[in-house]
Amino acid sequence: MTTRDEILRLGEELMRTQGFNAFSYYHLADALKLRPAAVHYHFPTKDALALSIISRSRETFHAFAEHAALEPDLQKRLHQFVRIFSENAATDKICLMGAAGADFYTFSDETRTEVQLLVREIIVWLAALLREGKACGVFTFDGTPRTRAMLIATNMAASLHMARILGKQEFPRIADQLVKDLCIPQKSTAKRKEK
Amino acid sequence: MTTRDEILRLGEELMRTQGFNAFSYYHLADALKLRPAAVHYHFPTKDALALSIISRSRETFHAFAEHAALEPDLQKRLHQFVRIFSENAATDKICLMGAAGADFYTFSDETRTEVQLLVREIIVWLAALLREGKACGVFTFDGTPRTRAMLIATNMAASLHMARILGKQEFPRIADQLVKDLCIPQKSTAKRKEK
DNA sequence: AAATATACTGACTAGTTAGTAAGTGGTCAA
DNA sequence: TTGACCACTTACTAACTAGTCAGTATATTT
Repeated sequence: MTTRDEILRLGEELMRTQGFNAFSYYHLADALKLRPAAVHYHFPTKDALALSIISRSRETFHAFAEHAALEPDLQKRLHQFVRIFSENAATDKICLMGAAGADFYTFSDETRTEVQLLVREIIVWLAALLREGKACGVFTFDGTPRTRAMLIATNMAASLHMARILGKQEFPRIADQLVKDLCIPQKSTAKRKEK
Repeated sequence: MTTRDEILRLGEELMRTQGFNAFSYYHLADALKLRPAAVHYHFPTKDALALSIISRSRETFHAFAEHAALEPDLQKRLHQFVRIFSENAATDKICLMGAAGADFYTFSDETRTEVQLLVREIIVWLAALLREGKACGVFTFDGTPRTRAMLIATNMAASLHMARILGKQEFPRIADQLVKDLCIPQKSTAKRKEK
């Protein structure tokens, strides 16, 4: 792993645990056993760092989407999406939507646009999943797939806040109900459970 | 309005627009035409300020709850709750749950506990509304009232992030669908619309 | 009239912040 | 072997940070 990547990784972690304005170049440098100037070498300004963190997160999501496309079962695909958030809840992190949304007005226009792209891509992906799932009878919901995608995304994002504030046990409660609301029980192709 | 109240009001506004770690005592003092030491006179430490902001917000919510109790129509009561968030969306603010959730790990234990109390009170109030509404046939939902309250609260909180990132038009879309999901259409006591 | 409390200001400090500029050691290609 | 590039370090600055302390003007009480 290159120094640049380590800075991005740690920067994202700090952004999603303490907030973008709660850590400094010194914190990054110290944790990575570098001088602050080395961090400036890779990211001249803090906003450039924010931009790269968001952009890297977009790439991570693209990779997730590519991997998820291999899963033919749409309910399982939804579960893969939920699992991303569930992992964050376990480590007390909020998602980048939540973190960047809170710090939004401290970013440059360029960085805000990158945040917008990230969120749009997530919503578009989720809406497509919901549309397809509804068409083939695995999901049920009212309203447009896009609005439903917004409802689910907002549930997931703020559930991470709730998990921090009220306790980790809140996340699975919210996530399980969300999935129940959406999924039409499927006839198992495996042996049926005894009644 | 006393200086103390003005500091609290501005502090909360800055916390909910830029984040708690993005403003300083100097910013507060400058905007209120005071010296930073005057702010320290009212709130010795920044964490004490955070604590008072949250605590004041709890009182505001208690006042809301008291006022809302006068409304016998439970659907209207839900609308009153949603309207709080809709006003924030209009002014690009996130709610205190969202803001305090993001900055959570930069607060003292005492302040975190106050955040916890605020969120718990909101959830308890909302769960009671849902329970009552379900019992008298105006709301419909699966799962426990508390879990449903969590789903609604997370929708509301993160919708404010979405309104910032993707545009204000997102908020009413999300809120309207949320209300539609929940509310059983009531027979109007007024003259029925022509079909 | 004297003492006390309130709500500040002025002047300060020690530490932190993002950001710069000049230099250094290593690698690699021509 | 020279020169260019990379990934830094050292040394620095100017501005800002939370927080302190010793005053001071103005009421209010005794």
